[in-house]
Amino acid sequence: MSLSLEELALKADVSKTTVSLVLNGKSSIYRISKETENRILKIAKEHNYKPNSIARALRLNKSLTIGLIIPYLNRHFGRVAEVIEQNARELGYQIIIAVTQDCLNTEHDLIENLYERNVDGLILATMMNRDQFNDLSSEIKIPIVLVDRRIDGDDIAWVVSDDEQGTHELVSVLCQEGVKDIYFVGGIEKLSTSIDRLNGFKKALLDKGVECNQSKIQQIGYAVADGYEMTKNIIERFSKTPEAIFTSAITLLEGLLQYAKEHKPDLFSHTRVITYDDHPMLDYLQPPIFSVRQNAEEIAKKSFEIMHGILEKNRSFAQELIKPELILR
Amino acid sequence: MSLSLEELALKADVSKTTVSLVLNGKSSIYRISKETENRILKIAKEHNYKPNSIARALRLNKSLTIGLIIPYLNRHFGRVAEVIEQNARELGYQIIIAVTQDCLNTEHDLIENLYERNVDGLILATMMNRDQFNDLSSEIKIPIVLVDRRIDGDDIAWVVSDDEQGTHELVSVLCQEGVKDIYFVGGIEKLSTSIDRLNGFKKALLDKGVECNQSKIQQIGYAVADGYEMTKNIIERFSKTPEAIFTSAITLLEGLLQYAKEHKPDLFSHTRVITYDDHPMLDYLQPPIFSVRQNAEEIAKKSFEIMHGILEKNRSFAQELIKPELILR
DNA sequence: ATTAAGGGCTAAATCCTTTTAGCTTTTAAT
DNA sequence: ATTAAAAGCTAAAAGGATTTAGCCCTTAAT
Repeated sequence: MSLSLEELALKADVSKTTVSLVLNGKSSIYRISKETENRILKIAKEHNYKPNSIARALRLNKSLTIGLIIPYLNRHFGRVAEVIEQNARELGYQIIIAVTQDCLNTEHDLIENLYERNVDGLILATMMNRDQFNDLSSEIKIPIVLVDRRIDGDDIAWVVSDDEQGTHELVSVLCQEGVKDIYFVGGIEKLSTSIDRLNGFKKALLDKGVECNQSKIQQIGYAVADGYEMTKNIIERFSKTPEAIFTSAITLLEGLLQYAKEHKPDLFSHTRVITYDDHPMLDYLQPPIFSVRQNAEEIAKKSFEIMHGILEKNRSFAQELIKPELILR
Repeated sequence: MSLSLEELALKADVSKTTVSLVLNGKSSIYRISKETENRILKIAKEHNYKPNSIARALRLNKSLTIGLIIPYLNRHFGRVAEVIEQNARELGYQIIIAVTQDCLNTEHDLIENLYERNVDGLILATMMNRDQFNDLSSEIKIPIVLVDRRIDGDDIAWVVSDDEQGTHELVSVLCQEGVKDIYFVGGIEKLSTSIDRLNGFKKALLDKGVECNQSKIQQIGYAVADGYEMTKNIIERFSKTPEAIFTSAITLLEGLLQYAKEHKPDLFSHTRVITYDDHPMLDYLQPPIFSVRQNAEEIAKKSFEIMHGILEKNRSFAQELIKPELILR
């Protein structure tokens, strides 16, 4: 560990107050002479002085640390986390990461935990609903920015992909081609990602005057196994092979692929498959699977930007819908 | 933020020393009466007292925080990070994450940065060589556990996949089938992952008495673009289409696939492709690509275990080779 | 010669916990 | 009745930085 302020002060033959003032750029305010200032700066540099960040955090009640709570460190959230970390680092913040595995209780514990550990703010891919979020907000007196999953409300900061628009565009591509019999393989029902994607889906069908049959919509969860299960339901429950299936996440597509491989190798000869979320490997699957690529980088960038704005430029909350990109193969 | 010790003390009508002693389970050592103890515990509970972790860290010189420095938050490292975080959390530690993008300078800066921020230890997927690591070690007075990439030396703690063994087994599968003309698409030459995988590769060939031709070995880097480049070199430089190509990371396979798609659609009809690293999507590619799956969970678990052992059970360093799994499709 | 203003710096409090050394009171022993 | 031991608790220091209030000395002004 490097020297302390006090040790520097000793070497420079001044008080630690003076050292602190100089190093914090307050020399002129406190009329420290140029000579003293230079002497202190030189000694500090020679000894590569770095203030003890813990002591600083205690005194300033500011840890320069942001908590990032996400369900998994999968491809999407991994990328989001990576970019948040880079942006944060450039501005002097560190990221403490924690994964919930999409468990609400875990999420709660983690929020409390990070809060007690004095993070300055939380970036959160939440499972909470409005009420749960309100309860939380009254307890937690640090800024929260939701990422990837939003909660309705004018006073909540969030950055999410434009799930409705993205799904609408993607599904419309098939609708344009005259496909009408499309199944929705969905995730966790109450999350905004599910709600918005389902809305986009329905809207695309309605545009073509097709009423969306409730029986074609399934929402179990976002796990690979859930995708397998829903695909199984669709294939086994209906005698007619579906014209098309939309999986609302890449994990669900994985589940579908797994089911198809095991039980329905000819699925793709009858059925078009499209998916939310992109993956480079999709380029090499036969037949090509159309997808919607979320802009993880932009989501990450904006969410830290908002957090930073709240913490340091006392801006208030903000909300951002990030446009995803259609990938037609 | 919750109450402070002092406020609790006021409410309990004792000194803050007493409160601290009681809450730290030292009542009997300091002969605090049962009555006082219970009173304090009750009040603490009522007010949901949580000690200020920053003040604690300052006093104890222990932040209960581990720095995790990795090149990317891709599938592999994302999973490693996720499992490390879960293991750490169970034992009261937090993970501060930082990504280097495989840049040595960034790695250095990050190490310094986290060290100054008083992490208790570092888990590190490093690009350093022995000398650089030694220089670092003399500066940095906290335990370091290397993950995924090792550095030779008896006194360095690391946990890595058994890259040599994994590659040896995988390549041997092709060798058993009589394939002799195998190309090596490698990563960053000086990293242990590259060295060990190349050794495994050579060994598999030698087992069959095939001398490994240096011209069949390429090592540019681990990026997708590098895989593309090396594949291009192999295809374009030699008149004969290779019997087989081994890519030593999933990103390199991606690069290969990309090149094949663009310039050599019939690659797979002449050439067997095998790869280090597994990916679920490989199940759905035609033809099947054999792979070696690293046990990210075990790597993560062991690396935190070693760190924890050093920090709390004053064990010394340890080294672990984690067996990967062959996936033949 | 006295006062005011300005220059140059610092003591001490503060943030909150942990921990050492020790104080006071009671009880037991001689 | 005195001393020793035990019981029950606490003051104060330490950890390292920031910040407020203010001290002392010189110079300029009246």
